[in-house]
Formats: sequence, structure tokens, C-alpha cells
Amino acid sequence: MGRHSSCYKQKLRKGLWSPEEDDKLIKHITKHGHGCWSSVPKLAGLQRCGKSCRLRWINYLRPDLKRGTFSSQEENMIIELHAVLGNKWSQIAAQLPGRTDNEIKNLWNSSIKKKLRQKGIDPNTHKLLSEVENDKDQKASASNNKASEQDSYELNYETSNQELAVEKPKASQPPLITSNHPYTLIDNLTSPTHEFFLNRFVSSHDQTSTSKPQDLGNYLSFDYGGSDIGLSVNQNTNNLFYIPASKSSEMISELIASSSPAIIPSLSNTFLSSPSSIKASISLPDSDPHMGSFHLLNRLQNWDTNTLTNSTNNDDSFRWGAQDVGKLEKDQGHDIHSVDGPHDNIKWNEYLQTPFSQSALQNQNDQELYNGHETKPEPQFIANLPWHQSQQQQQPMQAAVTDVYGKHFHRLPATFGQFS
DNA sequence: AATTAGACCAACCGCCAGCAT
DNA sequence: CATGCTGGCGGTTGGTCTAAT
Repeated sequence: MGRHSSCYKQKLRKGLWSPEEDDKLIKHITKHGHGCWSSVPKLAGLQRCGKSCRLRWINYLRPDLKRGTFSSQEENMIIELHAVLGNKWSQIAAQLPGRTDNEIKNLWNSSIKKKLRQKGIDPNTHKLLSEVENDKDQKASASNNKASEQDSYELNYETSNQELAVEKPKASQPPLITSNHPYTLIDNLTSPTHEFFLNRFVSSHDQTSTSKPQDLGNYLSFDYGGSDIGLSVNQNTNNLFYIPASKSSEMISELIASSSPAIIPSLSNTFLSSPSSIKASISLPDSDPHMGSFHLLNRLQNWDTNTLTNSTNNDDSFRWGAQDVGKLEKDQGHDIHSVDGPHDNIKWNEYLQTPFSQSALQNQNDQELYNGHETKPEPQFIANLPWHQSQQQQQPMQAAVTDVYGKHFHRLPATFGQFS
């Protein structure tokens, strides 16, 4: 194991590559391709093992490498992808044309990690460091009484209006939503897989979509506490996003289910003017896998109730599924997976044209992803063009990524702060 | 000017999965 | 089924550069 057996057969060079070696390797590969890497050194006249040749080519000699310093967009993208994929450097690199996994890994370890920590963000979990500590404490106590909460898969979002590094005071937490919704919740759903979500949304999509394949995404938002909360389904990728965002620069987003590891939307700083903490839960009933409900729960005692709409108990649930779509399509003339719920003021159609549009994508160059408080307040969706581009080049992506999530999707919270 | 510490990054190491035999 | 080979990946090392002392 480890070094390939061929590397032991003869005394092979190690260490840095000389320009002459590089030249030999380039000439050989450009002329013949690499073929079987183990045969490359012999054919190219190199005293290296095939593995070393492969690495040198991939990480350094390949003509399509970008090299040079990473742009802030690239750094932000890496952070977002890392929040979803973890240390899957090769998959992250796949979304960044011209960048290698090694390069990204080095950047992460040498630079980004440090910056995140300075912002009070745990680079491993992408949560606030204070939260990570809090989670540890809660885990111990949660094991004692988890039985009462097993019927709902919870996604926790803690947004803070404070600077990232500043620990916010802990609010007392009301009980989770468990009974105020129309569907039977799935028992013991503590760690659903990506497939669990994806299958449902894909199913729902397949059953309900009309012929609008050009739509880049459906987005619905609803007013909650005077703030927009978004739920988006991208028809091309079957992504479902839950998009909370806070008034301040920090952004917490979580990819609930996605076939794309790359598209993490962000919203601007116009959200959640008063709450600093919200909780969301997803309910997926076994009885009908094509429907589900989406809950937001205000966890703060000091929520400004005047801004709530049609909410009497701080429990807002939104459902998706086939039965709702017909109604919405009829009402709005669009294909949308979607909602029905206590709110009347769903204003998804306002956003339908914009979230994943090219113009919106291009706008990301005008503004840092992790912008500061003083930046312009328009809602802005940040997606990643490179992913779309690579998607076009790699059609079997869907299956591959699904596999990725099957392995690695658990809970993937992402916390971002101003990053400079 | 010499030394030290930290940052950066290319390359290596160990492991794994897939495939062929 | 067992074994060996290979490509690929993530973690780690160690050399080089640079800034600080």
C-alpha cells in the first residue's frame, strides 16, 4: 500500500521537479497523452514513478491551470463549497476551473481557516465558535430528553445581529414544532440523507413540472416578521434552498437538499430586522412523500409581533407538494413546487425572474459575497457560474453529486461573515 | 547582518475503490 | 474469492520565502 509497487522497482527521483523533467513530461503528454500513468515515466524518459508524473501534470503542468492568487470570489466560493462538502477538495476544485484540489487545500489550510477563526467562525462546522461550544453543552443534555423531539428533523439557524466574534446572549428556547401542522411527521428522522430529501423533491418535481425547462429556478419568498425568507427550487438542478439571512453582514444559509454542491444563494442585509435567532424544521410525511412542510419558528422572545402576518403562535408552516401546485399554477401561471400555508403574502412571483438569472449571477462581481453592513441592501443571489459551466461540460454530474451527498450530507450549516 | 518564526506551497505518503486476472 | 495494479483523494511533510526581531 501507499507508494505504488512500481516506485520501489528502481531508484526513482523524488522531490522538486527540474525544468528538464517538466519539459520531458509536457512533451510526452502533449504528444501522446498520458494513457496509463505507470507507463508515462518510461515512455517520457523520466526517473519518476507514474504517480509523481500524474501529480506534477495535474497540479502544475496542465495547460488549463489558472495559477496566481485566488480572487475574493473564488475564496468565497471555496468557503461555501466547504460548508457543503467538507474537505472534499477534488469536488471543490471541480467547481473552480483552473484550480487544483491541492491548491485549494493549501489555501484553506494556510489562509481561509485562519480568517474564519478570526471572524469567530469554526472552519470545520461553519458555525459561530460560540455556537459550537454551545452545541457541545447541549449535546450532553439533549441525549437525556431527545425522545420528545424525534418526530422532526430540525435545521437550526442562529443568526446574530452582533459581530461574529461577539457571543450573543442566549435566549430561552420554546418547544419545537411538533403538532401544529397537518402532516404526520416521520419518526426517528434524526439524520436524513441527501437522497432522502432529493428523492422527494425530484419526485415532486417530476410530477408537477410543466414544460418550462429554461427556468433557472423557482423561488418563493414569504414575509416573516417583516423579513423575506426564501425557499427556492432550481429546476435545472433540483436544488432546494432554504434561505434565511440576517440584517447584518453575516449570513447563515443551509443547503437543505441539492444536487449541486455549488449553488449557495445568499440574500442581502435586509432580512430579519429584529430576530437574531430562528429555527426551521422540515417535515416529510411518509404517507405522501411528495409533500412536506416547512416550518419557521421564532425562537426569540422579543420578536416584534406586529410584523408577523397571520401568525398567532409564531409557528409558520409552508407545505409543498402536488396538491398545492395546481392551485398555484392556476393562480400564478407558473410552474412552481409549492406552497400553501397560513400566509397570504407569498410573493414568490416577484422573484421568479431574478434569483438565478445571468444578470444576478454577474452582479456578484460587483460586490463582495461577504459584504459589510454598509453595502447596498438589494436582495442578491449569489450562485456560481463556474458550476453551471462545468455542469454543461459534465453531464453525468447529477448522479455523481447525488452519490457525494449520499455519503456526506448530514447537516450542513454554513456561517459566513464579512471576509476581507 | 544574522536569526527566528510563520506563511506558503509543491510533493509525498497512506489509504481506498475499481478493475483485471 | 483473493490478489495485484492503478488512479485518485485527503492528510501531512518539508523546503523555500518573507517578515519580524
